Amino acid sequence: MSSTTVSDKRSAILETTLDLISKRGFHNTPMSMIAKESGVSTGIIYHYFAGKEELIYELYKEIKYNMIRTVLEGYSEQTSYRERFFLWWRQLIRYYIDHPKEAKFLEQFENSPYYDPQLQEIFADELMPFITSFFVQGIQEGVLKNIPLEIGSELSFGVAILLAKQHIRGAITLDDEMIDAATNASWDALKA
Amino acid sequence: MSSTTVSDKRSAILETTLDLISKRGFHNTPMSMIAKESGVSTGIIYHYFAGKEELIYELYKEIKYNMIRTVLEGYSEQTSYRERFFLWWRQLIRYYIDHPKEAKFLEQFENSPYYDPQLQEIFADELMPFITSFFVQGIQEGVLKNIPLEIGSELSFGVAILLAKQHIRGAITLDDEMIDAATNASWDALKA
DNA sequence: TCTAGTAGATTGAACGTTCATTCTGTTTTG
DNA sequence: CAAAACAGAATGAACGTTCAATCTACTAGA
Repeated sequence: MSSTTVSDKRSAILETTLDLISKRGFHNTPMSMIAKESGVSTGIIYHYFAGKEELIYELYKEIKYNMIRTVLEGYSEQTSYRERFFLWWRQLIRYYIDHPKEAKFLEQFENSPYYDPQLQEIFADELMPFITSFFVQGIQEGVLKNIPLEIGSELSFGVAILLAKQHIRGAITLDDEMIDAATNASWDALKA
Repeated sequence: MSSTTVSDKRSAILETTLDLISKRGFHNTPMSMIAKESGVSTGIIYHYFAGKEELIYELYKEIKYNMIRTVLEGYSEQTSYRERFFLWWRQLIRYYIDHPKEAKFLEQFENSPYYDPQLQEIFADELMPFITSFFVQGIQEGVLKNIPLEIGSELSFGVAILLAKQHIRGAITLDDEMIDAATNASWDALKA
């Protein structure tokens, strides 16, 4: 009875950690609270994770990989450049809106001491090649302005994330109409 | 000799706090460290500030007011709308680039539990009227797209701050040429 | 000018709490 | 029965805060 899989407790711990940290922040969620909320003992957390730092690090990796996978979903070289831009933009903003807890966690983590430059590179290597080739291709085709990649990236994906954050914060409500307006304006910034 | 003013220690404490927190983060800068680095005793901090929370809050207020004042400097209704946009953009990005410590502190603070919505409003009331009337005016004159204020704000000032952060992080180097390219692209996003 | 008085500034050791981590023992599983 | 999973009390370090004592500068009275 109650044949729990090996990873059951581990997943529960990770999930609870996401819940608590997204609500209360890093230094306001002690291990004891994670344990209680997960319905496990404090000791068992250290069976699955080397410590708090690694627990948070693991959670970050899981969320980040999942986000990248989701955003890249449905991407196809078949459609027009503009359509691909719109699709990507929408996928990104959708992920954040549909995953507010993950969004808050990512935001916190990436502005914390946990987030060393080395770690940053790992995920940059995961996503940047896509972004780079996407922009380079647009410039070569003459569809995009010839501006540095980093500027283009902030004007498109950067803005998408900013707006999603505002939405989560409750400052604005991003309905389809607003998303469309934003995407179009963002496209105007980049188009040649 | 060495006639210290009343506010000498207070200022020293605030300055040290900015130094340490911008480098090490909130929960990695104990009061004891602030005291040692400031050349004062731990006790005296509590003579000038009610506690760590208020110390950080005071520092935030000081920096934020100073930033708003700097950014609004030189603003004039005399010049053309486009020029005012460019000036504002440049002032904002300059502030962040010239004040990396303050930028890091603000970034951390505004993503922390210290930053309650109530506090957010105080400063929104300080800056938002300007931003609002600026955008409304542009839309009425037919110079700007008729898009929600919040979207326009992120596409302009939001992007400026994002780029400044990248600059501080060392990911890019914002020379005048790049700032110009970014400002122009940002303008294209907003212009009718 | 000297002295006693006083208010505020300053110190740093001590306190109490919180928290991550460890340890010891128990239960479950294969 | 051996090994892994698990519980929860115990540990010890870190940290924010307090407080009694000391120092400094200034005031007022003689």
